[in-house]
Amino acid sequence: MTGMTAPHTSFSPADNPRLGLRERKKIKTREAIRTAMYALVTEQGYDATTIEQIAERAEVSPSTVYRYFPTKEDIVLTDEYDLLILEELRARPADEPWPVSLRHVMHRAIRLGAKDDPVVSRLRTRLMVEVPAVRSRMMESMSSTGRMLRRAIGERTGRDPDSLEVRVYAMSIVGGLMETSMYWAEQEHEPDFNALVDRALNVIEHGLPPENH
Amino acid sequence: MTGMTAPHTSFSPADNPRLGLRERKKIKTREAIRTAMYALVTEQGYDATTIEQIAERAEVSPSTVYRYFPTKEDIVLTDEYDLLILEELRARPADEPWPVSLRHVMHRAIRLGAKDDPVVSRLRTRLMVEVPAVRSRMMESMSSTGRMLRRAIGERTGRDPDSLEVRVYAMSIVGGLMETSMYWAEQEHEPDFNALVDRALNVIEHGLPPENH
DNA sequence: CCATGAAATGAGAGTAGCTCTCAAAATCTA
DNA sequence: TAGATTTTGAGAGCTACTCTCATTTCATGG
Repeated sequence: MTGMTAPHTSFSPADNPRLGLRERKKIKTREAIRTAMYALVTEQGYDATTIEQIAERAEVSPSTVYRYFPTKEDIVLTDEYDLLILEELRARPADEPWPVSLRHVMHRAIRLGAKDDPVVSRLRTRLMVEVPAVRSRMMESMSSTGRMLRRAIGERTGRDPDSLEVRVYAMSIVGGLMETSMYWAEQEHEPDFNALVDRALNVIEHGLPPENH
Repeated sequence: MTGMTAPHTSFSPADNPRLGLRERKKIKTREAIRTAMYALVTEQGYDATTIEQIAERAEVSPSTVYRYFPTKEDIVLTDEYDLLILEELRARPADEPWPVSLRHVMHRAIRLGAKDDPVVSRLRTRLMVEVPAVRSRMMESMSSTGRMLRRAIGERTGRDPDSLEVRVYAMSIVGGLMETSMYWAEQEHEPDFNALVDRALNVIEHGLPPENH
């Protein structure tokens, strides 16, 4: 969620030899396509990169590319955070206040994301800011993140996850956090993301702080 | 903003005879294209409707359609609310508390939107919920609505509109209100939208209310 | 009222994302 | 090793969208 870099299935293909050859090959192909795309986008930019080129460099057919990814944007934008966050939220003690849980989980997710290749991370968030189609797809995923979050809130607080209140609450969190990652990307990833998220959650919890200047 | 139905340039072409013939024709063409699209979408659904069909029914060439609207989604989704809301916000007394202003302005916007053709309104919000491409485009416009809103907040509170805090605050409002209109559409537009917006703003201002059951 | 300039339109070609189908190739299972 | 199953490649096809250029339509000053 929030559009930060995702730790997309980082099995090395060599790992997990217990997986059948078929499965291992699939993982390898997925990675090959992604890698090809990242390289081409770095070289030529997003729009100038065609599926055909990606297929060629990944040594697969264009059909195969589409079999692995529904859209071009999805090749750069995979977010496995949602499930991860949901699990982590469930793992928090049930009596912990909700905002505290959320904070913990966000920090944890960031830590996991940081393990990822930082070059790819930055490329991805940059594309999010720069390429409308990518940002758009990202935002599209907000809806599903919102659904996930409201389910979590429902479980946690015993509220109806489909009530307007819970939905609005969840979506305002998602919106705020997404803005945070765009901010982070626009600042060239220079500030500490953890600190930004804390400030963002403060605003969401308590509204705008009194002016300081 | 918030994805509710927009009062898209509702001049009847006959109006404003002081406009040159050229201008009047342009307005007429715009309306013709929109009307054609609405009709076709109602008959066949969004995806089944092609630009060529729209052009044919509107009695213009496909090129012309693209000259008037950058994308197919934009034919159904025009949002002139942003500017309107910005103006209204500026018109509120400077010493009025921000949340109060926001509430007033939202209600006013809804009232204006209600003047629009309700059939078209409903069609539009339905498409927003049902057609991914439309929803996606809608969400894309959230970014610009967010920018507008943070500028307004900046003017109003003297804060830096580009600070993380203001940005997050603005975006959480936008996210919450967008969720509200999706909720409204999903409920078949049956609840009173004003009431929903009030509940949503309550949540955004004060967080989730204590449980009631 | 007409001639000249400017703007809007139409026709058409072209690109690329995405879908679908079907046959060939690769992997799994017995 | 044979047969069943899955994955892949090739290719045709659709449509959104872009660009170019000739033609038509409107505006305006004489």
